[in-house]
Amino acid sequence: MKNKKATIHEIAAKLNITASTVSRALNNNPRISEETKKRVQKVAKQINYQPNHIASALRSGKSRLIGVIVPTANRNFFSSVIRGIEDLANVFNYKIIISQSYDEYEKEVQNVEALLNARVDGIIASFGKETENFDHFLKVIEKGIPLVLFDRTADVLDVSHVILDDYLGAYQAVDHLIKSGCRRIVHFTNLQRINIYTERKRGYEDALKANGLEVDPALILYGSMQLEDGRRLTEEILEKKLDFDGIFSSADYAIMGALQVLKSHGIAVPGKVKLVGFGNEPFTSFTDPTITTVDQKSIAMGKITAETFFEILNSKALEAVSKKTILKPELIIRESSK
Amino acid sequence: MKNKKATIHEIAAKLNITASTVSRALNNNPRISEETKKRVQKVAKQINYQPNHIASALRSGKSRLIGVIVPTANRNFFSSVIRGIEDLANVFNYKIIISQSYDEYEKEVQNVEALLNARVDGIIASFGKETENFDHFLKVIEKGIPLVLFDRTADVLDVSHVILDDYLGAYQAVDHLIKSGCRRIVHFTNLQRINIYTERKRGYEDALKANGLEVDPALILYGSMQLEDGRRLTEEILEKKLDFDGIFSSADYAIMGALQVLKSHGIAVPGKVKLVGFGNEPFTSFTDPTITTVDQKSIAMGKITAETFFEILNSKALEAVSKKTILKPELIIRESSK
DNA sequence: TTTATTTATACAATCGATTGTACAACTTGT
DNA sequence: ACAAGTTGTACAATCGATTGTATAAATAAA
Repeated sequence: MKNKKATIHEIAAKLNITASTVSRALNNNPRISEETKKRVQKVAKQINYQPNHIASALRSGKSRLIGVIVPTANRNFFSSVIRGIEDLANVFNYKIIISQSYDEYEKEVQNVEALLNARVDGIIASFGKETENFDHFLKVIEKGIPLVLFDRTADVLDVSHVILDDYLGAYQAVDHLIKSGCRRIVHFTNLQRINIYTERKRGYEDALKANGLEVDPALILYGSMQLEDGRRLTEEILEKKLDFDGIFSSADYAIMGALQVLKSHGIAVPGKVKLVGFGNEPFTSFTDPTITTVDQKSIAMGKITAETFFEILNSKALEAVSKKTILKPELIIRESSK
Repeated sequence: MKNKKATIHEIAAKLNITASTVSRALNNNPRISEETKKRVQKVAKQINYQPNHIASALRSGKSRLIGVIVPTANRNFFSSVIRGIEDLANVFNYKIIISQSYDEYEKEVQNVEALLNARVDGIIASFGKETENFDHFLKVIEKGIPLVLFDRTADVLDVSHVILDDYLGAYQAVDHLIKSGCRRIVHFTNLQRINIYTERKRGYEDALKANGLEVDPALILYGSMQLEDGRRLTEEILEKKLDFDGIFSSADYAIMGALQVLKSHGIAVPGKVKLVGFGNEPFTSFTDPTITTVDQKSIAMGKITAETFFEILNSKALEAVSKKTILKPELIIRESSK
């Protein structure tokens, strides 16, 4: 196994030139003659030379690694965004390191730390639900390391980000319900005050007002937006005999819970109650009835997030130009609101 | 910004000792006195020292990075496995680099190459659908880099792997259908001959035989197992007026397509036709009727894959001990087969 | 022909941590 | 009190590539 090595010194030795020349030849530096470049490349192939990224990273200070922090990788939305990021990273010859925060603040802080230690060239992140203090990200910014946030962000941080127009998505959803005949629309929203949920709530309220309907606090219910929460909240309003003819939920899982409970109580959907969710989870088109929902453009979000990231990375000159992109959501109308 | 530095030399200078002593102190080397260790740690904290993993990786040859190759990150099964891997990697202070092959052979080869260049300490992978040549992985093995495969593997490669007992899963599924009264069971399987699908087909056939039923080739249909394939195949058998009372599909998406078509034709499920899928995709519990399916133990698979990986990593002594784990699937019985 | 100028390559330091070996200062045994 | 053994640090090479500067050779300008 003499192929243990294969460094630029190997190549240099074989050609009786120096390692620096080899390095420049491989990097297509104009200071090296075409002939030498060709000879170097030939030998490189011959001995199956593979550049050592670690050595390169140490000297050049560029690791060609992007750290990506998400609450969890096994949720459709996040894994789709990751896919979008990886797609573009690929093009630029970058690799992505995934870390999950599990929505825990401590983990998120540790992840940032770890990624910084790994000397990533930049970080792309979406906050966990507990995150209300942003010192760990401020540290990233202070170090001059490119940072781009997506979906779950904070206004107090002046950082480039890509988010969905949650307000608009909710507005359209509720407007659609009203146009379909609903007058008393229940809203499921998150307990924790995260930007995306407060925006959706605002969209809900404004759509009501714009249509001359009043906002009844009794119709706004809080939970953590899982399937179980949807079930529980729905059972609650049925027990209370609350008068309602539509539900707009901030999350698809919760609306699914509502659908299950309504069906089990023999309440017709969309006959008696119309439903709209948020997220366009894959299952929403498989239920009976299929569920109207708001698409979050996850792949596009990943793509644009990565684009924004590389723009920053490639323009250290005009630094600190934070670019905010707001994506238009798309209302996917299905049976549950017909 | 004098905090630009913060290296072991910084610490060494402040304490009037050498960098090597600092390095050993930080690594808790017994050659260093407790007192010195304490002083070093104190200064380290003071100047906010963060070890440079790159430098460490270059010198020690360990990058503390694991390369993970999956066909696509945004499929529930794979993202769950990734989550399982990340969970354990975290414990061992390792980071994972994700690469997607998009089921393309060329991409997969490139990904292996890129991960090797990034000097990962090992690779965890699941083949793409096109992969029939394994030279790229043989190269990994030859280099002595730990490799663990999961789910989609190849028998010809003598490598550690973690797979599901697809045969058993299929057998149980079909046996369950028969016990529920089915006599003519259609089987949807994949066009390409990938280990997991051929195993499932074998399980289907054996379950029929074991129950004294014959295997009718006319009942075995091929497609690429997407929703559309399920719809198409179901339309086909209905048109042919094929006599059948059950369908066992190698993938949940295809069985979902079947359910849609059957419902639209007014054929009662499970009354007239009983269905069983494979994969336990999240949506299978949300459909009407809910779908009986085989759970693939994705999180466990990720966890065990990572465990196997670290076992190999930490035992270079007794190298080349390939460990094969076969997980027992779990039949999740729901309404579609009652 | 001689002095500039360009071209191609060599030299050597460097990135930051790790690690084998050397060595000084103490301890211990006899 | 002296050889032998411990203990705690220092020294210096190293991992493999990058990069600023120096230098030799070749070409152009004077």
